[in-house]
Amino acid sequence: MLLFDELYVMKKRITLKQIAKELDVSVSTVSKALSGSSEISEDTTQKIQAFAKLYKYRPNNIALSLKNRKTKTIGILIPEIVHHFFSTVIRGIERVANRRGYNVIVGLSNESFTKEIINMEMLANGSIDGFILSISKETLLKQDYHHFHATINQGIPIVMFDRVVSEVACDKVIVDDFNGAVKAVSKLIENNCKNIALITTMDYISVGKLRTQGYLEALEHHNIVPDTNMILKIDDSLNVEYHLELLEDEIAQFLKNNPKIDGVFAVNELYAVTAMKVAKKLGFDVPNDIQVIGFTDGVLSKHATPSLTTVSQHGQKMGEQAANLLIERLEAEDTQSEQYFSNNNEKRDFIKVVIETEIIERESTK
Amino acid sequence: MLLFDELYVMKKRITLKQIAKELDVSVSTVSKALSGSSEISEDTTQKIQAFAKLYKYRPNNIALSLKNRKTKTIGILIPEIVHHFFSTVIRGIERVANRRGYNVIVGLSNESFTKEIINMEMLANGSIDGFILSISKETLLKQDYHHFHATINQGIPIVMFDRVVSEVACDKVIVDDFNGAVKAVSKLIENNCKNIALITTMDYISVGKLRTQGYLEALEHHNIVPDTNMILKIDDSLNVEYHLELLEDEIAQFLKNNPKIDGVFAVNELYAVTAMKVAKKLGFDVPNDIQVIGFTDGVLSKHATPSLTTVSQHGQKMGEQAANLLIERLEAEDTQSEQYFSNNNEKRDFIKVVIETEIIERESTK
DNA sequence: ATTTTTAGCGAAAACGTTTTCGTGTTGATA
DNA sequence: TATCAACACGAAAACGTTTTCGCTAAAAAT
Repeated sequence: MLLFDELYVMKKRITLKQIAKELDVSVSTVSKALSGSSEISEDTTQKIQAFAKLYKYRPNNIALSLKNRKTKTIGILIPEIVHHFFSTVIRGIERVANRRGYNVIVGLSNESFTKEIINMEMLANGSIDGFILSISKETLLKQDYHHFHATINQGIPIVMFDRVVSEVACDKVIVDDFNGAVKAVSKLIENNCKNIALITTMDYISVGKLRTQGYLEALEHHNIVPDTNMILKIDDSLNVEYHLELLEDEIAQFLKNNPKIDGVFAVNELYAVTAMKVAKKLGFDVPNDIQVIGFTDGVLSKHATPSLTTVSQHGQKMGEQAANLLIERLEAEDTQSEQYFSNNNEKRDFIKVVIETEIIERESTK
Repeated sequence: MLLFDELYVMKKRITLKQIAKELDVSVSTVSKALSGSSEISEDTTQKIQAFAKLYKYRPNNIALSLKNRKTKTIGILIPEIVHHFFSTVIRGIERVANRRGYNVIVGLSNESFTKEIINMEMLANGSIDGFILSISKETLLKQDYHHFHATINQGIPIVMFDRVVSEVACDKVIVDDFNGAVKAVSKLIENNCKNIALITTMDYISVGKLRTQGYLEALEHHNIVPDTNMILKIDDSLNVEYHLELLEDEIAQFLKNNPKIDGVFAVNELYAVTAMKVAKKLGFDVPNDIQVIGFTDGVLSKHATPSLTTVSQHGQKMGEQAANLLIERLEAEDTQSEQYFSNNNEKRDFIKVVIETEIIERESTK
């Protein structure tokens, strides 16, 4: 009998109960001694702490979560992780979360409405204290936000970033898409571009829309009348990552149809880099014949030849801000329920943090 | 009094106890009814299930975790998330984890030994059932693996991927670095390259070492004597992502010193793409003067001009395999403790899954 | 008519904590 | 000597589950 145990002893984590039993005191005494309560005598405290240290006691997180009714973990819900921007955001979230004693648990919606819901429900069952998320494309298309309302109504706060929506009452962190686009296009104009094209997405993606508006605004501000022929809307429902040729063909056709183009503003770096590639194939020189600016500062921009001038989104900073917003709200709730009748027990209003964009000048502009 | 509650009623998740109270039965009855136990009468079962559905009852995950002493969540610990390879691995892990009812919680070591340890301890306190990890550079350098042994000894299984180490008793998923390199270099040789250079990292990174060995093997196999001058070892302790010029200078110098080079094999895509860029600046044509093959099939390879021929690592597949290995071990433990004296109660041996590499041919080779 | 079975339910323990509220002992005070 | 703090500790509840074991009453069997 007990052969198995004799064969290989693995030391499971020790609990308060075991310490108590071993030292012949009560569980409460152990707990208090370990937290340094003055209730317990110097002697026993010493003894218990030494024992706990020896056996590397660490309180069980799950038990603490159950007791405190808070898990100290943040749920991140994003459409896609193999994406430079989103991973920088996660890095930012993880940084401040860890610093403030939180863990992060990530779910991927894969741009799907149902996966977004399933993931939310999976995590909202007590696993997390709050969400940081960016809305999936399908959800934006359907405009169905009931799951967000539902979790907020259950007392689980949400912070949205980048792809946000005004219908949901929560904190938001966005990049100044509009002004970023204005800056980029203005720069092209100042660099003497006369015919500036826009390569963008379909309108239901809020950020794409805003960047388009910024493009138009910049043109108008410089008294240039926009030409709809100079705007190329890519339908990215066909997953463009795997059909690169389609994208290239579309852009090639676009450039051929508009031979006067001498400047391109693209709403993401893939479109921008592809535009450069196509332009070169068509015999144009970048930046001398055509100047290009993209949005989102990722690896592609940095390592393309010529390297791409971009509007940087500061993903990491967005993540950090989002995490700070969420944690502040979570910890405000704590103190609130205690000082029930203090005068600062109303919740802070929902705020929208705007991260300024920055133009990173590289070789694709003059 | 209770002004706050009247102002805005938020519906906290309902518990078994509340249902029990409301329907005037015991908690046990509710629990059994919801799980469809035959102990409970048809009537009460109906009533309870209807009520639970109406109030959207969902069992509290934390309570379940405490009771079952398993969390159904996997801890992922990687050096860096803003990295195409690692994010594809995460995607793979998340895919199968979700399908099998698990969540993933991620920690970033940032290539630091201490952050790796802190993260492990933070999660090993009951938050997760097992780890999937890739070892940080600093840990590999120090060769200090006590924290891995410690957590395994606590009964928390580990699956390592990509950056693994033989000293630790756990399942491993690696790419066939050696043969991948052999294939790549052989391809260059078959493409008539006579002087093939290697751009690699310092030796303490296991994968770099293996790829270097593969390079040497391929040469020898074709009766070519390796020339140490043709091997460039990059010291990436200087974080090369932020000092791109340093890397370029080093490679430029290298190419100038070895003007006969007509083929380059690089152990990652950054080195490969940079080599192409530098070669072009020095007036070489890729692939006509110099052919280039990289390791790791990421965005850079796909979108570089010319696009880069690479050895694909299949990160997603690695993640999927790793998750399957871990979950199988976790669930084997379950049944094992029950059938204590069955004849299959010994643990499965630790296995090392090797993911085959694949050469993706693009424009940088002929 | 008495015993046995069975259906239907509840009490309680357990998971690992923290915290509130006793309670017994000691030494000092009245 | 009787009363009272102060001190040092333990018992128990609570967080939300599941599960084992009892228990009661009715139905079935003897």
